[in-house]
Amino acid sequence: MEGKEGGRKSAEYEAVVRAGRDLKRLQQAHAHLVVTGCHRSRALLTKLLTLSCAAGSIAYTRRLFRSVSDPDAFLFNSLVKASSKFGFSHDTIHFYRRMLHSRITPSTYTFTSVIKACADISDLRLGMLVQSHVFVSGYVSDSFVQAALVTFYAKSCNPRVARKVFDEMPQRSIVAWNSMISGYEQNGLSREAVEVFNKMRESGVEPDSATFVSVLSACSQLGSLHLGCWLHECIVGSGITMNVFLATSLVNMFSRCGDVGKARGVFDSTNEGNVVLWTAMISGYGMHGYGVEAMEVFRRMKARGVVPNSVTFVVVLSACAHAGLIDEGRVVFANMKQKYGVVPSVEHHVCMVDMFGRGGLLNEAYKYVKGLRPEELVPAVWTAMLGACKMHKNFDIGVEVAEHLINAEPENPGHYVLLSNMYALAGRMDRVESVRKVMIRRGLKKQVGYSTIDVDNRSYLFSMGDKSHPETHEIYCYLDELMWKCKDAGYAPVLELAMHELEEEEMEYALRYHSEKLAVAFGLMKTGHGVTLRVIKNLRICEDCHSAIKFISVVTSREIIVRDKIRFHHFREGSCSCLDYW
DNA sequence: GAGTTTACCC
Repeated sequence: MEGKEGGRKSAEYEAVVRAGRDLKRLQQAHAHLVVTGCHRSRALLTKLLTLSCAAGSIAYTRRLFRSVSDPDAFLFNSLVKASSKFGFSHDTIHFYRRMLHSRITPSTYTFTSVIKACADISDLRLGMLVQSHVFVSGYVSDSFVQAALVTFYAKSCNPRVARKVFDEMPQRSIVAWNSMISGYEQNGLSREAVEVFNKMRESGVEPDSATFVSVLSACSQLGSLHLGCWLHECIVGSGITMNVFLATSLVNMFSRCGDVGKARGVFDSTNEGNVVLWTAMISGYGMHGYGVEAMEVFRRMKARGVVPNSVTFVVVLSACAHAGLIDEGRVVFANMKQKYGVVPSVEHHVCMVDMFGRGGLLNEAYKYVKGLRPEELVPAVWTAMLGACKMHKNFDIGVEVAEHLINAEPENPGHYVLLSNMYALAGRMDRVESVRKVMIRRGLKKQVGYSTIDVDNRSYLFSMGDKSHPETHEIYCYLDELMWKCKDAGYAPVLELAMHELEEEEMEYALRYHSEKLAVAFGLMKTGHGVTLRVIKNLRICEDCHSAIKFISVVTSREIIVRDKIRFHHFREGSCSCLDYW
């Protein structure tokens, strides 16, 4: 049959292939197959199925599949592969079940795709079930399946199990290495990601573009500019072609490591940029508070014909908020809806509230919040509103908002600290005490703050009152002396009353030895004059440290850059780039 | 006949 009709089938096949990923044309091609009587050809149906998946229509794929009378292994594998590749993970699992039900033995090709689908939906139980099928089928030592399992465990938040699978691989392909590195990075284990990257190079495996993308992400998390520069040199030296993924990762890394100028350098040297690259560059300027530059890149992007997406608007609005560009922000928000048809998401709302709040338009911010639908009142919206209340010392609204915040997310200890701060600022110390009791009753503890700083190509970590560093005594003495100089210059500690009540710790001690101050003191001790300090803090910088570091930048004539949880602070000659709005 | 990894966001 195949031989006899080969000629005609080949022509039909060509017609299907020509239809490509165009759903309408695929449907026409299918109709034509029905007319010519070829609609029972499994080869043709297989091709049609994969293409309709690629065209994004899982509904049509399902309909086609139902019309196949006796699907064979190849058809099933193609279906599983295509649905998994194009993100229809639940369908992949459904097709896999149908396959087993039809008594067709899965192959390594089946398993890689099904495991990827389980990874994409982080379904741990299902993935482990599939893994048991892998054991039974005897494909445990297949390197593709193993690499897929590494990704699967990493994506289901089990990086240690991923590592176990990885360690047990007799031979590791570059994809396996990449999966392990990205797995660590995606779980926030940046140091482990860099470690595996180094092991990979020691093993003589040449990193490729995907490797660098993941390790650059890890580096961004760490905020280590030194590591980032070294990686950049590695990339240039390796002769890897600079693709848009790599360029975006580099722009992001340089921005998040505090050198937005270098980010711009990479950006300018990249010829073909898509919306993601442009968005990364705008985001870089935004997080450093360079709103004018962010808007200029945004303008150029549109002039180039690159269409902004929802994320682009988040970063543009955020840049406006952090630079006090309220009128510009309003225009952007209006255009986003009207010209670009982007439906505002909660992230956009957060930016708008933040923008009004920082700009001093507290009532407008609150009006905006009240105009949101109940399901849009996520904790982030309340947090933004609360920040505005604190900044503008409106404690009545502040207390109200903080109570909403706790109702929205009762298990987050940070919210109680904010509420407690509000009560303290409003002078309601009885309430401060009761919040503290609630926290104790619910077993909630304040997140531990820590700061890191790179000195001589090594990263040092400090936490509040930390004495684990061998030079602790020297650092504390240096810091004490430094703070005296600051006091002479006019620095007065900003006491956070609520913290005092909450922590039951000796107030001045806690304040003076905050992690960011320790990191700055250490950096000043260990580096020469003129060297810019770069400190990374896991939480938001505290008000007292912010004030102290401004004075430190004066009395030591140093530039100090601090990245906190939400943005960068550039301290220079007694002022900060955030203009005290953060 | 075919598969596993990679970028922008409060």
